[in-house]
Amino acid sequence: MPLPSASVTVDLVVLTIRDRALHVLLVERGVEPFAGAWALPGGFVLDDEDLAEAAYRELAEETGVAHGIHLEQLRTYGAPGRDPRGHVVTVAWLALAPDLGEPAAGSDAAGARWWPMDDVAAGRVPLAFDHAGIVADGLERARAKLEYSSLATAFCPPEFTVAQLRAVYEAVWGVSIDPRNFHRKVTGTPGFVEPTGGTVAEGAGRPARLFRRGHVTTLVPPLTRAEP
Amino acid sequence: MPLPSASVTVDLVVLTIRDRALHVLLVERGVEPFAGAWALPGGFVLDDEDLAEAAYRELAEETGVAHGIHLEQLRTYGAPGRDPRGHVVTVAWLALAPDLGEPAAGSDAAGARWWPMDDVAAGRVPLAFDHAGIVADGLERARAKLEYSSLATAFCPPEFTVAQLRAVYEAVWGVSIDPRNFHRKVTGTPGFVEPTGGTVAEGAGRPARLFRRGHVTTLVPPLTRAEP
DNA sequence: GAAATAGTGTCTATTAGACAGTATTCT
DNA sequence: AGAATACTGTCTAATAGACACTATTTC
Repeated sequence: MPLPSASVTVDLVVLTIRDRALHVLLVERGVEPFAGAWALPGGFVLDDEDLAEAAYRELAEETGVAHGIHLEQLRTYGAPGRDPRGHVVTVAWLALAPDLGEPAAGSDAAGARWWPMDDVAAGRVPLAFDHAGIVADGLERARAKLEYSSLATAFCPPEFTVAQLRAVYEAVWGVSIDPRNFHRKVTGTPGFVEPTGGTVAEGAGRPARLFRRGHVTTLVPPLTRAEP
Repeated sequence: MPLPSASVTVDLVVLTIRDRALHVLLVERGVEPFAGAWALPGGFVLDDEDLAEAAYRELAEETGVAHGIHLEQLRTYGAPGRDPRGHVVTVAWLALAPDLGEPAAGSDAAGARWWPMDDVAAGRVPLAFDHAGIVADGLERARAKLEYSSLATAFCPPEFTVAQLRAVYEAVWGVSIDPRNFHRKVTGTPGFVEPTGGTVAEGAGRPARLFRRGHVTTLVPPLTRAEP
């Protein structure tokens, strides 16, 4: 093909909530460049493969799960010199998952683990390539979309309680939210969540009703990120 | 480079408002594939060129202007077969501009013109590649971002009246907005727009005050898209 | 009973939406 | 004067935020 060419990769910002805190999935690179550093899971897009297909493939390789995980395109990065191997353009994807347990290391990775977002965002984890910026962009996207969408349910299992959903907002935004007003807002928006009829008891206290996500995906007016 | 490779292009969804209606910039393709069809302005990303740099270069080639135009990355498209020449991944950008007058045709284009968005969105203009979908995505992005951001000012010259700004919303959303409530919302949000002190008379009626965009870029609560 | 969590009710300050009314220009 | 547009003020229904209270469980 007589056209300018580059390599195209996908990289995944996979977020989940563990122990009431936001975590991001990182792999330890086993090969150069940046061997030993932590990086976003990802890899090359194969010929005749769609970008979303490549993202789902990499997601399944690292987490062992492909269904029930929210995946959306984040942004594409192609600054010259971002990869020492040459002209590499990467399409970054944002994935939001319920707590999946420990990840499986991929082929090129020495290991994989969930890192607390606080540590990563503060620069306490050395990241390869321009992945620190990609993580920051993914975090900001997630935070912004929680305000006006039902995206928070992507962090929850299929059936969840209002308290679980509230814990998502508190973990992603790093704030505390009044449980009573949150309950009223979430259950009072028709179609946002639907009661399943079941209940679940978490230790002491009145058992909570279970909900599943509804068909309404936008929240108007949005929830606002207030101070802690 | 022993890695999978593809060609990377940028394509631009350039929107403007002419005659109180939203328009999109299209070029008539002069070469195969899709010679004679209309397409988004764009081209190949050069080696050692950043994606944003390529987008600005193409924008300047088509419009003759590069400064004062809002440009943001839209989405990347890479479905197999989207380009008959081979594996071509395109990074689409959304550009919003004040009325620029007639465009200049680029090198590969037989002609360039502003098309009414109504005609393009309704499928009345034959578009090359997957560009119809890209235009639709760009339109939806623009419509959504007007709600909660000061993006509408990107369609206006540096100094504008409240009525001009309102005309942007009406053109992009295809609705009519109460001028009095709009005025109160826009001028009542501190830092959203700032009066320049000047006024301008447009035909009959009291002269309107001029504003420039302020430093506040988010609108909370957002404006809502109501019915006409 | 005490403690803990779930869920409901009430009050208030704010505001979106509707629209009457005033101000300033051109013809 | 009359028409047109810019801008301001007022009313009302809705609601976010604050928080008291009730309900249901475990220890």
